[in-house]
Amino acid sequence: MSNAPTATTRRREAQFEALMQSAEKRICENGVGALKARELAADIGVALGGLYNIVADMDDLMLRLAQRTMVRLDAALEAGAASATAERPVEVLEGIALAYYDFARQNLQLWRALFEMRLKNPALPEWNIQAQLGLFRHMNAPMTALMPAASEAERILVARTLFSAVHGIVFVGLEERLIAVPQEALAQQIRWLVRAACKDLK
Amino acid sequence: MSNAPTATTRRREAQFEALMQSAEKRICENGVGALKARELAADIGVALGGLYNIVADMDDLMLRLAQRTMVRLDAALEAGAASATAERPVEVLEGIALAYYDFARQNLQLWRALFEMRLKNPALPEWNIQAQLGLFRHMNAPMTALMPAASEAERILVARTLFSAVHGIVFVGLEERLIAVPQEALAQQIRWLVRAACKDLK
DNA sequence: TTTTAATATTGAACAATGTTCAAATCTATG
DNA sequence: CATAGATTTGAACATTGTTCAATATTAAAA
Repeated sequence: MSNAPTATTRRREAQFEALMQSAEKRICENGVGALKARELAADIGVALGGLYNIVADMDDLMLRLAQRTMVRLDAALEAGAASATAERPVEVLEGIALAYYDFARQNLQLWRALFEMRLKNPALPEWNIQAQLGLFRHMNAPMTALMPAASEAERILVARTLFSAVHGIVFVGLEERLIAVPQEALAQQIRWLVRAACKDLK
Repeated sequence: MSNAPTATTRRREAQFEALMQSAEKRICENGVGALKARELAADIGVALGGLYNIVADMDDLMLRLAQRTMVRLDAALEAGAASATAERPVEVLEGIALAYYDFARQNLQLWRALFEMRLKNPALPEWNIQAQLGLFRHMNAPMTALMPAASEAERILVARTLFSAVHGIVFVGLEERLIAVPQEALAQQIRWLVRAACKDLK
């Protein structure tokens, strides 16, 4: 059972990658609503029906795109966490929060797609849920440093609260349907909130 | 120019009200994605094309639904603000935040529709933007009490940040696609965040 | 009341979209 | 190189929102 990659499977992988890139390009240009089966098929030189050999359906396509985005987001958060020394956990959390903001800003449409995708079947596959929950991992160390006496459950709860709060500020702040808050002011507000929350933890 | 309401306009108003109620019922039962032109038309006993005499299109329908929801939300926030005396601005803000959470929980699908509606034309009409911004008005008094020395611009910025943070906690917390946080724990977290943020304002 | 011009309503037709599947084509193996 | 199996195709279908010419209704004028 050597399982050497046959020509067909290699092409299939190339098709998948091309599909992802084409989809990402279209999302970046026109938002997640701009994903059209026919256009994507044309982009990658495949018949309409051929899409369904590469992904199960549009839900599947969007979930896989979300997965890719989350992998990149995860790396961005990791870098953000590394921007401060572990001896200063508040600064680490600040770094994570600002990295989140920065990622959202620089990948606005892909980031929005994470929340805007409307799936026919609302139940998320396990691998997607795990990826979402995995994003919290960067907060483990600083949270433990900040709340040494707390139980793990409590730390997770607070981490989630903090992350959600920052997400809310970013989400509303980047909503261009409303009057926009200046970029630097937004970063300032995020820093303030993280610091204020952490101050209170002690 | 007495402008007595003619039979036609009275029926038109009744149709509009029936349409809104039918749409709200369907959203509550199956989410905003469950709004179908044909089903709504059937609900209110009108031909398919007749819908377009009552609302301009589906975007218009959803924006008007959002408007109704925001009016109710506004009342809920007002009541929440009134749950504490003005002498204790932090408690007033807490009351507003908890009222927001409560409204979202009790009107889950209608509240979600505010964010999930995907409009063909993403530009919001002025009356809708004004309604959104108007929701912040309940924070004016307590914010002024908490930041007497700050400029109005600064107060508005902080109010928005606080509101966004609370929104984020509620939004993520009610996302049933992930592991849910127990209701009481969520309320507790909201209270904590509001208090921590306010503590830092002094 | 009757007539009639304006108005409102209808529903068939259209356009855009995701999805399916029988037929055509291609691929890998004996 | 022949052929069984896998892959690809694209026409057909189902579901949507939207339009508009034809029909029916309403309200003003006679």
